[in-house]
Amino acid sequence: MKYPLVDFPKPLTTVDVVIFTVQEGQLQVLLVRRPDATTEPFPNAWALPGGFVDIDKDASLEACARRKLLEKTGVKTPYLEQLGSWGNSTRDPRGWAATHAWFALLAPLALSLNSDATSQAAQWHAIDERSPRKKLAFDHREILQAAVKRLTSKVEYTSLPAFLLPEPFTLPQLQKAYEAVLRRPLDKSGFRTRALAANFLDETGFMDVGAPRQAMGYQIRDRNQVVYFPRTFGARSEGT
Amino acid sequence: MKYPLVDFPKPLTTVDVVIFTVQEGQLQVLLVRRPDATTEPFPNAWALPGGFVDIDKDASLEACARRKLLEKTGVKTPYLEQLGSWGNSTRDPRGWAATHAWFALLAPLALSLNSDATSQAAQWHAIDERSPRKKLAFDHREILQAAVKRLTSKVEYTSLPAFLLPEPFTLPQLQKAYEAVLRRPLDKSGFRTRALAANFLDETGFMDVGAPRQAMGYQIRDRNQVVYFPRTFGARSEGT
DNA sequence: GAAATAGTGTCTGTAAGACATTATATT
DNA sequence: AATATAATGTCTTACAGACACTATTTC
Repeated sequence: MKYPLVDFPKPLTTVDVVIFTVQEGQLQVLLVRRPDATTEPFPNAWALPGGFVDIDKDASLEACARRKLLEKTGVKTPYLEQLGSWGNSTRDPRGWAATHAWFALLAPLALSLNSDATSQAAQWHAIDERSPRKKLAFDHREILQAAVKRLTSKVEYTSLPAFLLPEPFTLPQLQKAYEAVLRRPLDKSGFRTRALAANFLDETGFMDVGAPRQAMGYQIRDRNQVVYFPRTFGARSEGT
Repeated sequence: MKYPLVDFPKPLTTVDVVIFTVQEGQLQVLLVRRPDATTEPFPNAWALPGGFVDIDKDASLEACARRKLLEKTGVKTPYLEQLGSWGNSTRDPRGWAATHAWFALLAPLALSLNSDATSQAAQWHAIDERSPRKKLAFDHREILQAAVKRLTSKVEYTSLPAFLLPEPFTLPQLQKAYEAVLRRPLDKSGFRTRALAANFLDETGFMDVGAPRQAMGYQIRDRNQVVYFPRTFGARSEGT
């Protein structure tokens, strides 16, 4: 090695992923149970999926986040965005720790979640009121709140909720996804004009969704691109 | 200690700060020179101010960022926001490294920058075209680009540029700060209506700025709050 | 009073909000 | 035919863009 070893004490480095979906008209987040061992902090508590960065397995932080995601959900290419980092001397009893938090948007999973043997029990939890009721391990409650805030804020002016639905979906379904995240009803006419004008959907033909009348099915035109609307819903200036 | 020691290899953890100001009608960023020693990576190259997290000195990532900022500029309470993190096995020749990047907005500094003995030479660099010409150490060019993008994007619909000016300032001065960041002229009438309607400024009385006519001076009403405008300038939907 | 800068007024265009209406399917 | 849902139309409102205009100071 060309450079002298850096051998002073280093913080612990972890990655956590806030995984959202919409199911039964509600925004849901995936949580896992901490192992039930007294050698581990927060035994048995609910926590965000995540863990230490493995400098041998993980080429990058994003790769690490995708690995956690794949382990828990089996999904390879969801919407994935960096949320921020939380690091201080007190959040982990094992020492100075910094976590890199990401958030992911997924269509509801058909498969069973706890299928793989290596993973702890994973379960969807509805986001009620302004945050989940439960106490979470570490500072995960704060991270989850930040994720919900970021998501709600971006949903006001982006196409993000489309990533929460299985394709193809109808405009009424998409509107319900927006309403689930925003926790308020939207006007149908305005919503449709706006969604279609934004030009991020492709028609897939009429679908029968068990409704009295058939509706047009749509899919996302480019899953690598989020569309920004010219204005925010409600035009109530809000914080990011 | 209650828990078994975590003693597998850990990534290096650093913090970098992208410090912006507006001077001479241009957006500027503060860069430092890497030490001129072959035992250090990127000797003599320009880099963002930053360095290793010191788990004894720094209570948190933000505290670490503020420490770096204070060391380089002497400024204690600028606008400071988390930008994101960059971590992989290749960005630092010394090993797997993750940096937590922040960006700060400052009024131009009257004081000399390189005053303290412990710090390397620091210097303002204009941001030209879409990024600085110079090669920077590590992946700092990418981080700087992300910071510029984030700043420009937010300036379209927030009061951020007010933090780049010394108080009190006039509306024409504030408009020039917006124009410097956005690199395009704005309409005076629209700008004024919008800035005043956003209600984040307090009048401080008329000022003589060497212009033929006096102008009203303003200061930021609440330096802890950024105001979001109801629409974006230009209404051209842009990425974040 | 000429020049330069500060500040105002007016008209237009775009897109969202509210709400009424039409269209198509099932029972 | 009644009903539930999909889709469209109309009117209003909010606010930015363009551009012309007035006001105040220095020379």
